[in-house]
Amino acid sequence: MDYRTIFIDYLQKRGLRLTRVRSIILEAVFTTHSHFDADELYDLVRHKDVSRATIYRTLPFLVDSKLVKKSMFGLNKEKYEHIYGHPNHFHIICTKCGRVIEQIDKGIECSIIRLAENSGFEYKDYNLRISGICSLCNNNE
Amino acid sequence: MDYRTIFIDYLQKRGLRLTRVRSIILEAVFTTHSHFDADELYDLVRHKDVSRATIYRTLPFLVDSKLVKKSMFGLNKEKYEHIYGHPNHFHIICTKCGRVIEQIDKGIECSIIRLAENSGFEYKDYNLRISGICSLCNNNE
DNA sequence: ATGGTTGCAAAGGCTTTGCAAACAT
DNA sequence: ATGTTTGCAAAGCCTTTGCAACCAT
Repeated sequence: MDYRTIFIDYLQKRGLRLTRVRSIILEAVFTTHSHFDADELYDLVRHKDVSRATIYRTLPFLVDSKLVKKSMFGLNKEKYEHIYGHPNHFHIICTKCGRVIEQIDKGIECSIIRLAENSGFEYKDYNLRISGICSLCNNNE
Repeated sequence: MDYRTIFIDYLQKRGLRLTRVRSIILEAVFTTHSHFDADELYDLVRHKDVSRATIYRTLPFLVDSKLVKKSMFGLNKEKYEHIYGHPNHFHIICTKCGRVIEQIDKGIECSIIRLAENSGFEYKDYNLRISGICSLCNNNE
């Protein structure tokens, strides 16, 4: 299923509308291949007369519809990434240069889910961030 | 080794001083058993004439000296916890009631470290947050 | 016509910072 | 005496919100 369909469904179920502006934001989010914050997203669409306020008002809908996820690198600003069509993954971040790489590991993922359930939780999601120093930075010493 | 010693060493190496106010903050941090944000820490020490500004100025030293860690629940404010003397652990958070439980799993931890190294990173730290619904919330439906 | 949506500018919340007084060595 | 530290208030940054105009159905 297409991300547009999902978003329209999401909106309609709540009596909300797919407007020109929301479409622009949606497309921008799925065009970007990297992580972004509200301001970076704004930069992508400001030339189409989209305001910052609407960015901030739209982002929660995208998150709520599970198309986008808050990707907590928790440094300062909120960071987002589109996740629809992408398997759950985690981030390894270089604390020197800030480079972020993504990784998938089903083994770790299974352990995480099992552990949540053993702790009496109904598993929903996980966020894993690993910090380290990347090979480039380590060689440039 | 005592956390006070560590902090004093940290400060001295940088030409900084252990003042009355910094002591108060340090003790408050290690008296609290839960996670806290800057404002909650301020509430613990404000009656001893410690200002918010100094809280914000001291927290980075505590983090830098590895006594305290930013514990990204990344909801809005920065959250901290003292980690000296505690093994690395992760958090399972109930998305309904906000309850946070801590867990340790050496198996997952080893996998994480191995994975970072296989990706060419010198491993430093990890942050794992699992979201779910706790048994209490699931039974109250 | 009705009710959702938008941009703007103002307000809000958390954090940082300039400054002069106070402090530690 | 010297350089660090503090509280205060102001400023800063990111995000949210009230409002009147606008748009979709």
